[in-house]
Amino acid sequence: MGSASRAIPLKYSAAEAEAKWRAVWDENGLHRWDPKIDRAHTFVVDTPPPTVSGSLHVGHVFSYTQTDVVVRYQRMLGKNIFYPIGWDDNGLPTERRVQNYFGIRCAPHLPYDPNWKPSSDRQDKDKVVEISRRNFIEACAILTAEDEKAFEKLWRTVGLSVDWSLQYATIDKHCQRISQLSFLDLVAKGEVYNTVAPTMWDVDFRSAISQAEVEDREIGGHFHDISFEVEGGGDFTIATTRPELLPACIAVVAHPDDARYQKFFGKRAYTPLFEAPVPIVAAEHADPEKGSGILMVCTFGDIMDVQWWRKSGLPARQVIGLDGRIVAPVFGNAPFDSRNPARANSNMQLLAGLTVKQAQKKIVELLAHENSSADGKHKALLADPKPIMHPVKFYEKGDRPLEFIPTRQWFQKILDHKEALLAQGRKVEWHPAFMQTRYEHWVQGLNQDWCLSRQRYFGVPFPVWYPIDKSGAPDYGHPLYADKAQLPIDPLTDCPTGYSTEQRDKPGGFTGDPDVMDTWATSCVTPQIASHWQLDPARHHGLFPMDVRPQAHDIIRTWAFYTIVRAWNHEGQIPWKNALISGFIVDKDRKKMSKSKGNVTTPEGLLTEHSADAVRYWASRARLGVDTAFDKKLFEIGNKLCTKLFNAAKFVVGHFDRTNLDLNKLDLAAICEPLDLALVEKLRTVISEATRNFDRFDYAVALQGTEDAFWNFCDHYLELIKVRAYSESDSTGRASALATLGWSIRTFIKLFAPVVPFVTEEIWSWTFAGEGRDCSVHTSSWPTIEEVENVERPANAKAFDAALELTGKIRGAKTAAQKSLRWEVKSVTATGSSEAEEALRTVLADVLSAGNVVQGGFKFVRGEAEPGQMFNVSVILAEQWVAPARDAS
RNA sequence: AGGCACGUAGCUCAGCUGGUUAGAGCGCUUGCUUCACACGCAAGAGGUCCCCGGUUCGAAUCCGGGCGUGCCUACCA
Repeated sequence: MGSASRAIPLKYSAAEAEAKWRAVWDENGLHRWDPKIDRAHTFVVDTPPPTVSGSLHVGHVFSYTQTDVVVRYQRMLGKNIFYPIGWDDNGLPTERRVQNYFGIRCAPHLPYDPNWKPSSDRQDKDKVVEISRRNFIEACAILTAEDEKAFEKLWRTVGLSVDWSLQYATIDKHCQRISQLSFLDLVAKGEVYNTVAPTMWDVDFRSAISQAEVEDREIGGHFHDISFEVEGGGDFTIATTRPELLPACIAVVAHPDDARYQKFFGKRAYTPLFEAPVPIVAAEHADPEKGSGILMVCTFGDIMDVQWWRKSGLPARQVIGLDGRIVAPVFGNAPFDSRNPARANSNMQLLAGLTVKQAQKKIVELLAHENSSADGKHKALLADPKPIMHPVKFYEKGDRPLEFIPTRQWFQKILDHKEALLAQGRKVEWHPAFMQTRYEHWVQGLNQDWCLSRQRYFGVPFPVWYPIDKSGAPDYGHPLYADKAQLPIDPLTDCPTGYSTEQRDKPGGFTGDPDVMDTWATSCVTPQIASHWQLDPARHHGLFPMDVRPQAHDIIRTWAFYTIVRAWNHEGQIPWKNALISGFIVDKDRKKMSKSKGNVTTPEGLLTEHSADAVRYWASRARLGVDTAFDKKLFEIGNKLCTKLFNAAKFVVGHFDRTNLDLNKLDLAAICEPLDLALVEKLRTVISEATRNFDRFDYAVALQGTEDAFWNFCDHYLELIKVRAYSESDSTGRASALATLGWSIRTFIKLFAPVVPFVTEEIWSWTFAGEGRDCSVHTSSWPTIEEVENVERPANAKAFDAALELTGKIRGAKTAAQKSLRWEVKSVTATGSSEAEEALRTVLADVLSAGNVVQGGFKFVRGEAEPGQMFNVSVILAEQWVAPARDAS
């Protein structure tokens, strides 16, 4: 390549270069996966599908970039890269966004209107329009498609080297098919069941949710001291935060060793206001230290109630409806016993229809005004409620506390398999390793099977129908499952085999399961979705188990966990060999960035303000698993690095063009000067370390080592060899310098390519670009020390350090005298050991020419140097400015 | 309440399989327009390595106990 063909801009323009290379990469299909290459030579990524219904977060840019850096390294190793991208578009977040965006709500009973179109700029958007289920799903699809385009644009801007032909969306037909196949496989293996059970329920979304989606929130509440009358005389006081559950009380329990209550065990108590007889029972979970040591078991206040109720065999008394309002059961009929049904029912009527919060207020009034018993001797509410702050369980996306409500749900067996799942987790390599502990703790702490079903619309339906018996009741005990070949199906529009459409919802006919799956029930099969499990066995086995799963630590309990569960269910395997757990971006006060705190920088803003390379540099500086403070200065540093790379490369190219040498035909055999040999030796270490660290997914450490070496190369090596490189007379020395320069800059460009792919590609295009894989730096081969195996080792290991030390001291003298670094030096006297003299000998000419020391101006004296120094140096500068000679030789 | 991590220069972070005088970048101070780069270069100031014990010839590093921060989990009558 001659100099004429090069058009190197004076300054590097990131915006221009990045736009150019993005387009070129797309055209060349540089990031395409090749299905013909075997597993051993393929690097497979289980890319997280971001939730498109929210805006992306700088944390996403941060962690996705980290993955891309790892991938780009693997690509340079020559691996075939399988790097898909998905969009998580089903689920509650999408429904909520669609409702607000279009001002609509799903009303499943309405018929489909084929002419209805959603509109985001309706005048009367605050007036909610009810639409059919199918129209609602269509609206969801329209908005998510728009969101996905915006996401794709962002990922392209940041330069993710994903294969855009491997795109999927969790709501698309393919994902539905895999999710349903996965479900049917669980059916075949007896791993799922449907049953009516008390399940955590969000009263606003009106859906069941799973343990993994629960979070605690510290909220205000009140302790109420309520007196219960004991059958046959006596009383006790219960302290409760949930007096509205009084009608749902089925028992009271105290610890078996609690002397205060032992006398009551076996007797019955009467609930205030309702006078329902409830057994007084000993139970281990009652803590004598807490409250009054005796507590109500209600159906259902919390998970303890549920667990105790299961063991007790007592009937449930459900008083909270699916909408979070109090229902009015009739006392006097089982299971709502009462000594005084008339009084119980009149009290119940006062509560009926109220929300939990309203009911609590009402019942406190009633308790305050009424006596607990018919004889009037017992006050029910013993004191004013005492305010407390206590943690309460919420759906992570919900606004009101969760209730336990018995509903029919699909569950996947988890509790039976804890040991196996722990073992699977141990087979995965977690990066950083301590993240495995989080997985272990989560699995050990699980107390419920996975509730798979959600009473929502925009999601993957269960491929299930139920027969309807003669009386018109669905027979949930004998579900009709879809054939695998039929998938994907929607049981609300498709028919089970052997039935016809007219039989839908008719006695003797069938009914479709109305629920959709938990969004994680789709996300957890992303490896199978990408590998086409059960659809294309060859492809599946060519990709599975995958190499890496990148994700954040907050979803170890959901995404990582469920993915491990399903891979084990289906094939007894781990889904991936490595879990790369990224840290969070936190603000200056080390708080997690979140919209509600108003401390969010948007990714779009980030990428208009800074170049993609600068953003990528920022992300690459942070190690896996380490939360990092958002610091704008890192972008500046990244920018500087790019500029420096550009300029250093320009410098090297200049020398090759001037001497008519070809960068693509480096003559490494010409490297013979001791300083050059020393540099090559330094870079051998840099290459080995970077490779070792990249192999361990320690891209940040690799970057740090490369960066340090590069700035040293620029500040010291380039200065030291300048005179020799420009020399007209020392052709051997010049050839050695140029070959070293060419190889070094090529090495640096490659080492930096995964982190700053745009500027390195730009440089590559006018330096080393060639045919085949060498058309792009990103498919060129990762540097190895074998490239320079024929370059001899430096004779003196300390030569480089000696050169740096003497150079530094000459520079220091000039700086101290406030003179230019080009200022002429009359004499330099170095004092040191013979060892130091020997180290310096071979590189002395380079040092003296770089320091502009006059001919014959150097003297070495044997003697003692300061501790930690190779030599002491005294420098005498010229009295006047003398222009330096161009050719020092 | 338990677990996991973190606490090093004004800031962001390395170092932590124990070993001369604890590092980098940014910021700050002082110089230098130098033939790749002033988005540069050189030099400089700046640290009770959170605290208290212990092990050791020697501790930022290992052990014990605190304190502080973040996250996860549990309890939550």
